[in-house]
Amino acid sequence: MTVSRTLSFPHLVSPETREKVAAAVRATGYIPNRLASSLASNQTRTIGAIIPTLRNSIAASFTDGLRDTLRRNGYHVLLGNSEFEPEDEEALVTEFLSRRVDGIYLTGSTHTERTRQMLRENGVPTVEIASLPQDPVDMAVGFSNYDAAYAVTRMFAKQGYAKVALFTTFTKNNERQQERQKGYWAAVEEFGLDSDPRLVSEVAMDLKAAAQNLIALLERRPDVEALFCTGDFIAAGALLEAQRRGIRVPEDLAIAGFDGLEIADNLNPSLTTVQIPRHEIGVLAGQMLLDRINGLPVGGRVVDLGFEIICRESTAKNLPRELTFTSLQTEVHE
Amino acid sequence: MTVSRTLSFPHLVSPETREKVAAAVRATGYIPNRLASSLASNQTRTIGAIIPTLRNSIAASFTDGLRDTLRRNGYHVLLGNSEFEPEDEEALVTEFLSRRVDGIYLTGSTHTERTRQMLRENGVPTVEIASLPQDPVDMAVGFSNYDAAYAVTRMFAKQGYAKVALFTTFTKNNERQQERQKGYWAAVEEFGLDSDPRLVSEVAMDLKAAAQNLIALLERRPDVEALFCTGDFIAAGALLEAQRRGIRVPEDLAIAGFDGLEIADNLNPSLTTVQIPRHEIGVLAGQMLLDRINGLPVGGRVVDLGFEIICRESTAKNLPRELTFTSLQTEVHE
DNA sequence: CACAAAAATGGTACCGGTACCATTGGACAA
DNA sequence: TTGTCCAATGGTACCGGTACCATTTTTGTG
Repeated sequence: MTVSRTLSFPHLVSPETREKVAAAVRATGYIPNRLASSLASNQTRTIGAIIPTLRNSIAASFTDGLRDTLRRNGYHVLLGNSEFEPEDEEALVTEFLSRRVDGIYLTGSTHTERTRQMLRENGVPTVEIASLPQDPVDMAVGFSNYDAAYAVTRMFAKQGYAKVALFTTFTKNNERQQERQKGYWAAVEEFGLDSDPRLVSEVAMDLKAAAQNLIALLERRPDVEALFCTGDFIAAGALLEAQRRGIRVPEDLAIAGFDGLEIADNLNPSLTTVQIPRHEIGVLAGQMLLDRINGLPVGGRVVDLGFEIICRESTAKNLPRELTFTSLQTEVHE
Repeated sequence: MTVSRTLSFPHLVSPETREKVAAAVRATGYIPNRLASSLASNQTRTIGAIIPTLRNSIAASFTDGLRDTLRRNGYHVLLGNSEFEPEDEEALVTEFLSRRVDGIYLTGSTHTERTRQMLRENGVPTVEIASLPQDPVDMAVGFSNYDAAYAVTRMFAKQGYAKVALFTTFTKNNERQQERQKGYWAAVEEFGLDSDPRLVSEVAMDLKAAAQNLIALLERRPDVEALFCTGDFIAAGALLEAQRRGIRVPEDLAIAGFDGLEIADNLNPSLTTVQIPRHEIGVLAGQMLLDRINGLPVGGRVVDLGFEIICRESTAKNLPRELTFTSLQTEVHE
């Protein structure tokens, strides 16, 4: 009736009627039922976002940008975490689809075959972030994990380090970490670094695990010169353990991290890291989803937002700052 | 028709029919529409959760427990962040109510009057966490911020410190921080500590701000002996700045934090802090919501899950460990 | 074999909105 | 005065499920 119109298109209704409706709404404490509205109008103004975990703030800072963009446009975010399990992700996608979200945001590009199929058949706008998938489900915005890890390892090589260790977090179901490891190996090979597999290990994403791993590494290879951690928390854990053991950073052991978290800049010594444009990725992902929802032809697009190596004290050694290898680029692969 | 029944109550349907339906579902890629389902059945199996911010992982670790409990019972979480603005919170509550969530989870007990009114009139099960409100909207589970801050300050007093500074995060719209500040002042008064207001300041919740604040504090009061920060990030920032300036902790300046984050245990020196049972609070909050939803009479209940002071190196000084004042309690106020 | 009880299936009226069309009543121009 | 057009309002058929009752089929038992 007229009430619905008053609430949705007030300009089509006379001021008196508008006032009467407003009064009734106030009097009864009426709250429109968005379920009914969504059912009838076939749009929920909701985006389903799946991130691996909420336990660290890194995935969260991606979604922060997403949230900003969406809220500004009257959209909401339904958040789910997959705990790095593609099956859990699949269940969440099913759940989101059954709630008829208008768009889906996925972290990374490792999904089950059924997930990809469901998403494609359903035709719901989808964006994958933090990777540059060969075969995106729909759209993607991220950066090259391979290039970033390669660049850090290369930086170590150019600084004269020959024995560079690598700590990654679990690579299972995580193509970002896999790519970083590949980038490391590529640089190790290219620059003739020590390719002892005992220099490489997988660590849980927490400070304590990183500390213990450093101890183990030092037992295996006491002669290690540099350590690249594909996560700032890992790097922080290792750095703090080095501090406890009186290992001087970077004189005895250079350390670099990955992510560009706040803590990297505040540790002593401050931590060299790879800065990821997390907020920008979230914002752009949101914008791309909105564009697709509004019928703009942006499907199949993969956007590279680049990264930047920030050199700090933990890898200074005796090389000038000019040798920082930054690579912040914005590229669109159609 | 029979299809609906097959999907909801398969045991009421013959195996052949069940198989036929399953085949059709597979063939068409049918995904049930939960909007329609919720509209008709009047339940969404969704809890709306509002947290201040996702930027740090602390609120997230509360909701982790919530999520665990809910998922186990087939419920989902709709997450919103208020950025410490009661008006934003109100808008989110309205949004959640219009989506007919089955329950609402709020952080803290600072809400607009309209929020309280909406929630109460609507009668939706609601739980407030991290505080022990005098007048809960419905249910609450948390701990006494006042007691915890009082206990830490008392600990400093008993250890012989007379000049104890306080860094809180912004107290505006945040009764938790306000309570902690009150607890501090109460202990200052009771134990005759230096009550110079210049010992107290508000800091943004980040490492850099904390570092700068420490510098300012040392200029105002170079004779300060101990520093209590009502957040581990603040404490970490101060501790790292102290490290940079060659200030020995705890010999020159003792530092205590609040929250019991992972980083507290890994800094050098390790940080004394107040451990909050975050996960347990989330789990219990979820359980209470489920109980209310299922008609169990748990309304109006406020549960105190206590806290625990964990003494570490940053406040060791020359007092024995026995003087740690822990207070982990579980109390129910009807 | 007859009949009652139980199991399986089908029919229909909602849930609370939106979309779209129909109707009413002025205002204004010819 | 009459016709046209537009603003404002009202009516109705959905959206895709669930709840509940009615009907049909199967099973069990004396």
